[in-house]
Amino acid sequence: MNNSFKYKASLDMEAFDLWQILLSGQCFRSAPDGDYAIIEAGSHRGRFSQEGSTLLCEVESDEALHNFWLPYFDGGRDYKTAREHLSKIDSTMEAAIKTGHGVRVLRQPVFETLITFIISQRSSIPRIKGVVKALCERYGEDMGDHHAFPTPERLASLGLDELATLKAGYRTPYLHAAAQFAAEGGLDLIGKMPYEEAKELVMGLKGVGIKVASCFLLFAGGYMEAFPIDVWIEKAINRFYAGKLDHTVFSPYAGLAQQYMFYYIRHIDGAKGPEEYMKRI
DNA sequence: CTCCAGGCGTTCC
DNA sequence: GGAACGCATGGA
Repeated sequence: MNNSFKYKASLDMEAFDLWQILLSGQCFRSAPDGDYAIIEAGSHRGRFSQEGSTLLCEVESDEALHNFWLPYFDGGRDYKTAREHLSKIDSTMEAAIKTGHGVRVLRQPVFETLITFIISQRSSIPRIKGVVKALCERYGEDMGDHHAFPTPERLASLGLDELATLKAGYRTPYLHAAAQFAAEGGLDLIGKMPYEEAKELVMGLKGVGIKVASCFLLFAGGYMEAFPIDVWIEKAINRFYAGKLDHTVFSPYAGLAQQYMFYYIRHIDGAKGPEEYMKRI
């Protein structure tokens, strides 16, 4: 029955901190499990921990590790070069990188990222996780020891009254509309079309504003290099940078710069590690 | 009781 | 084009 952790591997990851990644607010399908974290994405499930720079992986297969999880953790990107570029900008960015040196920009499944960030608006992380979990358990395919994220077709087939039982509140019709859009192939070109085009496309959906669109395009669309400055909407980031910098200096790592800053403003009062993640849920 | 949580759509000027 | 305002829900 429980076969999703049958394959174990240790990987040496440069500038990689599992706990910082999970605390950086990018994904809503993870939970602590002892010294490990169980992460779900798409139909996959993995159990991960870290000792020094070694990432301990327990996943369903070697194929899943290399074809799904490594891309998920943005394994192909040169973070060393990115950090060197961003560190030169100013002392604030340098401090942010020092604090959140192991943060990565995840590359999550497209449909699930759109749906979870629509749910996230004006809510809290524990509550978001609760709604997403219920969504998977009710409507996602039974994988034996967990449930996959529901398909667009499945969600699109649900009535508004049924969806409303998830207690997502006023976001319920937004979820329905996004699922229908995805089921009709509306998201098929995300990651392939230019950033501005993708942004316009997704912001045409009800309940998708600049914030949800930005998170979606960055965490699922693979638009890190093209990430423009209009997404520096986080108030605390603007506290540091609004109107004070030529934003082109962040290019081509603006998306990563935002995540460093996002982590920094949440941990500026003290370094956090696995303990903080464990006590979150 | 009020206030807030990784916002957004609508309305009004 | 920008500034108020309401909004479902649940926890502090």
